[in-house]
Amino acid sequence: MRIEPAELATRLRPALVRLVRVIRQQRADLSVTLTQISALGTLETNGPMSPGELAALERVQPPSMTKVLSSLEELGFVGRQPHPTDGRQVIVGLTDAGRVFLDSERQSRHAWLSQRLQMLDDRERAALYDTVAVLDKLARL
Amino acid sequence: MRIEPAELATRLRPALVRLVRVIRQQRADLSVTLTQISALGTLETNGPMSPGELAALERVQPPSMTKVLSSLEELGFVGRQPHPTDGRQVIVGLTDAGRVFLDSERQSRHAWLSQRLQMLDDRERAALYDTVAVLDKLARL
DNA sequence: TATTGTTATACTCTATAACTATA
DNA sequence: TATAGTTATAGAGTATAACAATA
Repeated sequence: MRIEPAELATRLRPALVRLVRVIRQQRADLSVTLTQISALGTLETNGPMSPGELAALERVQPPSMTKVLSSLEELGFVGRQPHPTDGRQVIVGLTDAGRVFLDSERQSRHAWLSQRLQMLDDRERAALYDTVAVLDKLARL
Repeated sequence: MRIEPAELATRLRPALVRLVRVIRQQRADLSVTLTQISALGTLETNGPMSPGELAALERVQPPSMTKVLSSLEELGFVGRQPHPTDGRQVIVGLTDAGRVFLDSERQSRHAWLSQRLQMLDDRERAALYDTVAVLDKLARL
């Protein structure tokens, strides 16, 4: 079946908006927000990097990432090191506490989403799984 | 292939967050936001309804919808009518201007997403299309 | 007393513009 | 001059709590 981009856009956009609303609202630990968790996850996956790189990966502007990183530093979840050769740059990375937090988060707040995913059938989960890469590609194009 | 809910959650959540960031930021017409457009689209699809119903469909709390509706009324895109039998309720619906706006929006801001979708191949678009229903279900569970 | 909607308030998310320090 | 990061500022998005009107 040939899918019309315009019709797909009409259906996809509101579905994404509503689902993210629900996911953002769902927080077991009220002290840490989804935006912060997402940045921590990217640091875990990709290793230490500059704030600018992290902002690019997270699809936000650098000043937005500055704020997220300040709050994460205050929580003790990330640390900074000077860049070895470029004095303008900084390298941020997860602390041990940050790693511990991410693990615990996967057993609480994260569990909520996992539980909902368990209510889907195998076919639906497989469809979602296949689509994650497409969603990422769309955000990067 | 059996997909583990926990792993799927880990991949899906940040992908959704980042994609919605990009989509929200994309506005041809700076005067109308994605939140407003989403509410208008729901009114177009489902017809006139009470603010409470609309809030439930959009997955926001009633006070949030009150604000969205005020801004849309100021723009002239929605109108209110008293409920025929229940004096507490109000019925909100699209105006002609609201309908005209939604049409034009599909040819500007909306076009941006359609264009990105055109950069995908048929298989990827089909996967997305299949997944829209699953995303909706996840938001409603 | 319960429900619908609104007002008041506050915090998160994010951006653009301007500034500082280093290259 | 150009780049990386931060500070200043502002608006959008959303929630909870408290209130008014109607059922």
